[in-house]
Amino acid sequence: MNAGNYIHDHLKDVAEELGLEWPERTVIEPPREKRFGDLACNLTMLLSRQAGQKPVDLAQKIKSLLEPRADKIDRIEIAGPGFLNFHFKASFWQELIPVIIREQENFGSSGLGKNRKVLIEFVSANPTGPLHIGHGRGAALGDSLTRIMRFAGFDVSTEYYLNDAGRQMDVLGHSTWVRYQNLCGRMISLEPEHYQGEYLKDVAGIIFSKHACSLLKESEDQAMDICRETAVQVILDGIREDLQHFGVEHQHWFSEKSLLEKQEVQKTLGFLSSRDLAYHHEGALWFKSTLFGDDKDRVLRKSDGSLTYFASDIAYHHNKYSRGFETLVDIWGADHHGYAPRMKSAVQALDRSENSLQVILVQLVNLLRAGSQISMSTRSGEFVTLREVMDEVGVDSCRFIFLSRKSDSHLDFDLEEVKKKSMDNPVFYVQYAHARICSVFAKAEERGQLPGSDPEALLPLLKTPEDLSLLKHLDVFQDMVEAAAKNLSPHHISYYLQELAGLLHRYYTVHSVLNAATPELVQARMLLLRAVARVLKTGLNLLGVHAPEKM
RNA sequence: GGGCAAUUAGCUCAGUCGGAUAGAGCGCCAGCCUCCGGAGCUGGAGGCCGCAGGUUCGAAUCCUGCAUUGCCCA
Repeated sequence: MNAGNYIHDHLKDVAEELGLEWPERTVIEPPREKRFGDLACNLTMLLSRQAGQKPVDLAQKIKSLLEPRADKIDRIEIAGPGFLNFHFKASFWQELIPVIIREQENFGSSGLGKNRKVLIEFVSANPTGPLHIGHGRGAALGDSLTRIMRFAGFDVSTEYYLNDAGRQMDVLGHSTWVRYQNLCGRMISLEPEHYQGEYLKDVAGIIFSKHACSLLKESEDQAMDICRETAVQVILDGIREDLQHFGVEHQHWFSEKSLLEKQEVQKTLGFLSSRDLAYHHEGALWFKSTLFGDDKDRVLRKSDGSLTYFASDIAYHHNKYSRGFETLVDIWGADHHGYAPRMKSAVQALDRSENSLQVILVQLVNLLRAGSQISMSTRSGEFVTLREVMDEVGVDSCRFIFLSRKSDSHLDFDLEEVKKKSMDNPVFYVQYAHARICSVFAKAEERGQLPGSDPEALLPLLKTPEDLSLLKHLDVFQDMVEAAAKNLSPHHISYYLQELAGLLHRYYTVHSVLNAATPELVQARMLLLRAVARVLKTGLNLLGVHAPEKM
């Protein structure tokens, strides 16, 4: 049990004995300043009114009840307006090491999620071109969040929604058809609404190598079908490869077309109509999203009979729920934010709570090189692909930068800065800490300084301020994982790791491990380093970043 | 015109149920290599937390208005 939980449980018992109700807003956390103890709690200020006592008097009472029974606590102080400041005994922190060594890669995991089924849908880029850096940000976020939530006890599945139906596919087919005809010597040009990217020339080349110019003899419809199908397949293969290279794997690829083929969209529209949540107006079918807080009703089927993307999306979410998922996490580009209210409306129309759908909006990435902006436009085909960025700066750097920011903040991504192996990209700082520890162990093995057999007896030797700082920080790892899972915010892990790495580097500079004064001290410090390396590796893994043994 | 988000050190950013003297990295200045990896460590300077009100024991954090920027919708 970590320090926060230890305090929490004891305080709760005492509050109960005093007949006081535990306030949800209670905070137990390490205070900013060390002199305020290892952990501080604001309980008395929150209970003051309820207890009819001044915070300080209440604190005194709680302290006297707590001290005799909480034997891990060295002392409790009352400070400021009534904070309870807790100082733990060194032995409490030292006992963490055997726990970490015993639990190994499971240290930090928890049952927070109670095995609830969650579906995280992310990337879901239209198969009309290669992934760009903005997709990479969503991919890193979705993948890391998956790892974190699984570690925190959620039953997470991942999915890529494929918009393989609708007008954009026709445009793609048409654009490819033009490129193909060019190869066959027909001098026609792309229309402005076509996809202009060079990659469609490659697709045309593939079709050409298979069919030569025989498609010119087919009907245009048939030729275009082949162009479209080939383009989707080639582009999709590229997307899959890029994601794999980026360390991201979706468990399911869900096709929009399959929804239409199975009449699921029609069924969902029927469901909404039967609930009186849809109506006809001016030849179109409308969804009454205003009933659920949207600012206007939305079209499901246009007057020409075609279905809107929104209709498919509702059916898709209906399908997700019917597969038993309690919580749906959708990760979208921020340019789709206007879509969130209507999707939330739709979810409620399907008899689910508004909060069962969590939409994470990922802000666009501003790509720079040495301070100057690189312009990006998908349609014009002028963009840097995710693949190019990965190849230039490396996957670990790329992911770590993405995961070191809140998802909803704008991100400047400077290729030159990210490449620097310095604190401009903190991934190296964290990885270096891990490699450093591994290096110490390699050296120890060389010298025959093998780990001792009785760790329990060695632990009391870990008592310097640097020892205790490291131990205390290891102790909050599980809290960080849970916070990241609850808030859908992997960046908490990134910041945690930077701090842990910093403590390790400081420790390394102040204390010699292998040249320590006694063999016992060498053994004790190796135990500590083993625990630190374990947590660094686990944490990096939650971000999908490697923990190298050498750099 | 309406909506969503952002605004914290020169730069890039943390600070997520309101908590004690607001943090980190980069950059700048000054130091640390007889020693396990210097991709490291130590210290310093640098702030009206966009502006103005409000809520309370207490506000970067919550509420209202305004300004600026980005995006979405007509």
